[in-house]
Amino acid sequence: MTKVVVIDDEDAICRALRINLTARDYEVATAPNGTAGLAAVARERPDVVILDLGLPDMEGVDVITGVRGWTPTPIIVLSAREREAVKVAALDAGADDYVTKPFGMDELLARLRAAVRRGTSADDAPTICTEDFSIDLAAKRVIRTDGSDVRLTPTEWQLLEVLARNSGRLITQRQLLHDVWGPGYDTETNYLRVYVAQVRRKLEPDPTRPRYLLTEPGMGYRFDR
Amino acid sequence: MTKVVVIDDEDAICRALRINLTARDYEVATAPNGTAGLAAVARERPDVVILDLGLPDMEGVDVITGVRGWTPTPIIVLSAREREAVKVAALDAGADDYVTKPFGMDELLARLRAAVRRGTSADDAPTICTEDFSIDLAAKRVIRTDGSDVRLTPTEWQLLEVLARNSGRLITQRQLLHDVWGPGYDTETNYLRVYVAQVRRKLEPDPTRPRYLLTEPGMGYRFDR
DNA sequence: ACTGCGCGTCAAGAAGATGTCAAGATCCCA
DNA sequence: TGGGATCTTGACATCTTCTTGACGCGCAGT
Repeated sequence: MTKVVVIDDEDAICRALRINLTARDYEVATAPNGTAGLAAVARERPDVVILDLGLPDMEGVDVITGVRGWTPTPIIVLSAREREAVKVAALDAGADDYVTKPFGMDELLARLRAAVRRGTSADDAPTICTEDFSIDLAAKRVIRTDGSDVRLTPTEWQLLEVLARNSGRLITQRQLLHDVWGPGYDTETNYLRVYVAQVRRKLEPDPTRPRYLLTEPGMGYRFDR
Repeated sequence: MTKVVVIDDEDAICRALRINLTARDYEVATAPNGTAGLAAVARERPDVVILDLGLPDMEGVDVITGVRGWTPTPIIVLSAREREAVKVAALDAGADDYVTKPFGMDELLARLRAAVRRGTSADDAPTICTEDFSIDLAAKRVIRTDGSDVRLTPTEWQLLEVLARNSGRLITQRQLLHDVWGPGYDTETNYLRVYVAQVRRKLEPDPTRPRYLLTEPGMGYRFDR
């Protein structure tokens, strides 16, 4: 299901969006200010962000850069301001679209669909196969070659997904922590050690001698099929 | 250089866009109708398309689907019509953005930049190949021509990366020490001796007679493929 | 030949990173 | 409100990498 985070301090708009989006089978989370918004994006990992400028606690542009520093998730900016300079600033900061209030709900929804389409179309390599198991990224499942399927906790899955999507490439610990746990966990390398071990125990034929989830000491990890 | 195809039957707009875009170092091609537009897109392979609805020969939506059936190139729709249904139809047909005339040139340019930015989610994957091995800078990996891959420690890798990125150029010891070990190590040339030797042992066919990591006595080192 | 210098080589201890385990804390669903 | 699953946290053993000093070699100047 497509997930949307709405960052807006006007309760009326939040509610209107929630109702409309939920009715169309989106999953919605709202946040009333920039701080909560950034936290919500980190927590929810939405497919798209709808951001009202003119929040009580932060500049809109700072929210945009805050999200962009972290993920390419599409951002649609809502604003009452018509001033061109504001639009330009928002778009150049990394926003994907800019809709002026008052807006038509149908148009917003269409722009939302366009943003989501772009965001997801780019990179789907749905299944990654190895000798011992195959990873179905779309279904979020791992199936061993003998047919049994592997039970992964959400965190374990995310970790595996990041590594598998970048199959062959070295991913630094920083980046893994960033992508799996979110910003602010950049140095908690012990999480990585614990979870890499858990995933290995579930996937590797011989967990003590990893064949797929390789450690590159001092640098990071690499998924090699 | 970024290439734009403008499909518009109004000569004034074509000219205005051509002037503004050319001045900003875009390469511009224009087409006065849908048929010529589709041909131009196929021929020019632009990074982004600007499409006016209300062309003389085709429905705007058909132009969009005509492009989309073929390439994910971003499409920005220009239109005088405010009707929401038209916007929705265009966006759902695959357009990426919709700008209503009259539009501000700065805003259009900002939206253009946003579209191009998304389109070219550039991942530079420079790989440097030699007869004996190839260095994949993106994956942080060195693979010997026989297929086996080379295990490098973080410091070894950094050293090799600096030299390989400046392939052919002489890098002074100072600079290497600075780039790999950081400021404050500018005179620890013994580190260099140790690590260059280690990398040679792992990469050179005959480590005693270096062919790739060359010493320039009294100056520094050079990577020569 | 001697000496000083820069470079290559080696190996051992120090420093740091990783693997492993298990016990609390927390979350989520019935 | 429980109970099970999941996530955090800390301690410790093990392994890798980094640092360091000693030594040999070749070359240029004396």
